[in-house]
Amino acid sequence: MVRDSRATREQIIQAADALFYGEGIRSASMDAIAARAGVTKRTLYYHFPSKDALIGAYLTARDEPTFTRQAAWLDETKGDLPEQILGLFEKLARMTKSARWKGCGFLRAAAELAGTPGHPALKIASAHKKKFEAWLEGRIAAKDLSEPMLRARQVMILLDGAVAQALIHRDPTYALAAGRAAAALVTKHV
Amino acid sequence: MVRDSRATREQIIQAADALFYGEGIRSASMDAIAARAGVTKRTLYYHFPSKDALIGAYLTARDEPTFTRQAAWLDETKGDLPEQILGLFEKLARMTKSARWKGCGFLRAAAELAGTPGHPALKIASAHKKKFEAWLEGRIAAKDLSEPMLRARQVMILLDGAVAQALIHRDPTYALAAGRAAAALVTKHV
DNA sequence: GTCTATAGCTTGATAGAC
DNA sequence: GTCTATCAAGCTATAGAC
Repeated sequence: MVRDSRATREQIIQAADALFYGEGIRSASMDAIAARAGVTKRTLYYHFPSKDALIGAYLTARDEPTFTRQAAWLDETKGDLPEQILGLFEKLARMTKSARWKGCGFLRAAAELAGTPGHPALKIASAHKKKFEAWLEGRIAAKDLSEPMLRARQVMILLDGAVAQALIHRDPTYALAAGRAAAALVTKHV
Repeated sequence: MVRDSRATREQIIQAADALFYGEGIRSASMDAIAARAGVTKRTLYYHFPSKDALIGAYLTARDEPTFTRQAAWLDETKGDLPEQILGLFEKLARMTKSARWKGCGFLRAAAELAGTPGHPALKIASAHKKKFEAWLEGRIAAKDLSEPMLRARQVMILLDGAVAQALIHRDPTYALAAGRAAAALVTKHV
């Protein structure tokens, strides 16, 4: 029986996401991904020519949902921009408390693939971060703050720094400390 | 001929450092480490009972040199604390320009080992970061700034955030943007 | 497009001699 | 303490049937 190819592909990516994110890219084997997706390895390799290609597809699939979720974290917080930034980091703090949370998939991929500089997944990770940075810049520029590009970068640095520290220490209060610094960065000093 | 056991151990750790840091922990094999150290695998396993033990030894060996280097980056910069913090991040920015630079070994280890929560290497990474954070807190407290613990944390978040962004984008200017934010955090607002 | 089966290699770790 | 030799399991990727 010939199943819907798109559905199969989707199942594979979902399985890859669970294992790449949960165990790490190198630790997750193509065998395990195929088993979890409920297909054979032959089918897996029919849809993705190599593990590297699957890594790229994994991050590409993560791009939009991650962006949307984080943007919502800010937009759903009431108040002016500083309060919204605080809300963003508070929601990050809550997230880091979960045992299933294991940091940012893009950052962890970049960390794992640092040894292979040209890897396509690194470009996807970079583009993903740039996209959110540009979105932040828009929000900051709309408030007529000076140097919106610099401020957006600094907020991004605090965001990934908070993720990194939370991953290392398994302590959600780092995200709150980062939030306070980020909120100050987007506050108009009269 | 029986060589100096301590020297052999040192050679192994040096080889492990080059490969774990250069290629990643999972990517570096015990075979490759033994070959680079100029010993057989049997000798490697005589000194370290498992790969996990070697990973721990790798990070333990990195702790003190990394701490000392970063402390020197700050201490060797002339001026008051904000200028010194700027100097610290400027030296980080210079470092990230090297093709051999591949981020922070502790952060990358935490990213790779996020799938195995109890791993001893994670505790070593956490202790290393805490140590530098406490050292920074001392420097900040000496300047009679309020909330030195919070400020030290925020500087640490900016530091690791800058490293993360530099690793993802391969752009040294992120470290400079982080430095400006960090300097502002340790500036007395009169 | 999906299957069974397996090639060909690398992995972490060990046995036993000296 | 270091060697040679090797294990069993795991890995990415492929062959060929249907």
